[in-house]
Amino acid sequence: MARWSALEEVCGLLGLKPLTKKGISFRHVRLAPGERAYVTGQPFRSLFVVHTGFLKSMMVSETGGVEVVSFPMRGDVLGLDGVYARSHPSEVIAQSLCELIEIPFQALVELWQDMPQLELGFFELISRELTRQQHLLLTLRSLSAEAKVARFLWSLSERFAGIGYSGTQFILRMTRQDIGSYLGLTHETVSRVMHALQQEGLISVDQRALTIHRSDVLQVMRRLPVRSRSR
Amino acid sequence: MARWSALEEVCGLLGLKPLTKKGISFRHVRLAPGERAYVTGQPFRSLFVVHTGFLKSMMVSETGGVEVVSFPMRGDVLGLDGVYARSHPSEVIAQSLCELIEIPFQALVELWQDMPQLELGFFELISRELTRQQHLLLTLRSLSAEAKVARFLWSLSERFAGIGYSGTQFILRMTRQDIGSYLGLTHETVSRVMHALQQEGLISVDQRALTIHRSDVLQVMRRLPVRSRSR
DNA sequence: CGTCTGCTTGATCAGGGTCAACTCAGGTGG
DNA sequence: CCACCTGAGTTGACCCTGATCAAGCAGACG
Repeated sequence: MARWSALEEVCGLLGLKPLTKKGISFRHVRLAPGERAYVTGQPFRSLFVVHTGFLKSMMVSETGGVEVVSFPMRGDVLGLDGVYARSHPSEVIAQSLCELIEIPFQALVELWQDMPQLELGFFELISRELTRQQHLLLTLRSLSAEAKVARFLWSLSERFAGIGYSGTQFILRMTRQDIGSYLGLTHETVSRVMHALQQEGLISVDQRALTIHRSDVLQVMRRLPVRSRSR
Repeated sequence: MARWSALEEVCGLLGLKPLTKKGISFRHVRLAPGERAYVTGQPFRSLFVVHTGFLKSMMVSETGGVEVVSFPMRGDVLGLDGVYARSHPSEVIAQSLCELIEIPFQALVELWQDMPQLELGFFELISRELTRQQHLLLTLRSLSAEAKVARFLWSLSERFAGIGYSGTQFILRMTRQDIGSYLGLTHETVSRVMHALQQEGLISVDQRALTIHRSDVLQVMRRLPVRSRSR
């Protein structure tokens, strides 16, 4: 019933050099919208690679609120943050029908013994994740609300284009609330800014449906600071 | 002239299980205040473990400003974010006399072949870093200025205590500007908040010298949201 | 002794948060 | 089939926090 993927296919999804090993394959897991790949605090056993579908990852902040950390899609890895504590600090919810490839961590570590390149590949993967996170942190705290939203839409567009969808016309799988949480804004502000962007003719929004008319302008706007935070 | 450290000592510093291997040792690097361990864009060759001293790590944000990413001290690892691109996205500046232990990455990867536990240890290390970064991101964007500063001082205090210094009385090695950049505030606001905390009797500040009187109150305050961001 | 950088303090202002009311789409059940 | 409900999204009015601009001070150093 469940599909299986060979190591080679997984490497391809992750953007690693395609390595092959006989007899190694990984089970697919199906999630219906609203189902979770794992919940906060659950013991860490496996990593997951997104094969199909759209998800959101959430985490409780020190202030007790649940905030959105990322919106994973095809090719993204889930669960890397659980390696250290051996339990998941975040949780991941499917926003659509999803198919994940489960990679039992124990098996992965054993694989590394024979395949140093694979090991290095994963190390690079998590290092990239770290760099992205840092970048996001720096960037978000120095942008205006408008620039944040522009940046968000632009980055979504890039990601969609990267996995074979249209980069100019797509469905937002998340609520305004979720976008706000991710960007550190309220849902009212997100709504207002999207309206403003539409007025300026950069995009069209109708509920969740989005069309980008001027990605060039978005790309410039996404790096406009609030004013000049650090002189 | 230069000191060397055995693998076992490095593991100890990092909080890993102390592993021993004959003939493996790592060179110490001395930095004077203001000197850099590496600069942005420099090819990635080595990780560094802080043995002594205090540093700051900086990165240019998408908006072009240079912002503070972290304030490393004893036991922290520098350079993990360079593994992916094989060049350093950030740079690290000594704020005091520092002694770093240089770990050539190539050598480390070779070591991993023989020592799976070491490999896993480093993977956990970087995973922890990722989790921390996520946590910081979530937390900072939902705190008031006062809570941010309280959290910052409290976390400094914990870290100082963890490496054998006093947790209640210490010198701030960084400028208000740097603290502001790290927390996403202006230096004026940092200054005002510290003044306010002093008025409330929680701390004493005199320039860079800091004494914490009520760490219990700080600990509570550090989790007070701006109001109630996510209802 | 002058200069520079870091720090403090005050006055002003605006971006975006808060609160509230209303619309709209989809789902449920009588 | 329609009334009702719920959650998402929109829009407006108001206000607060923290940024901006400006000025003055103190310690470090040539």
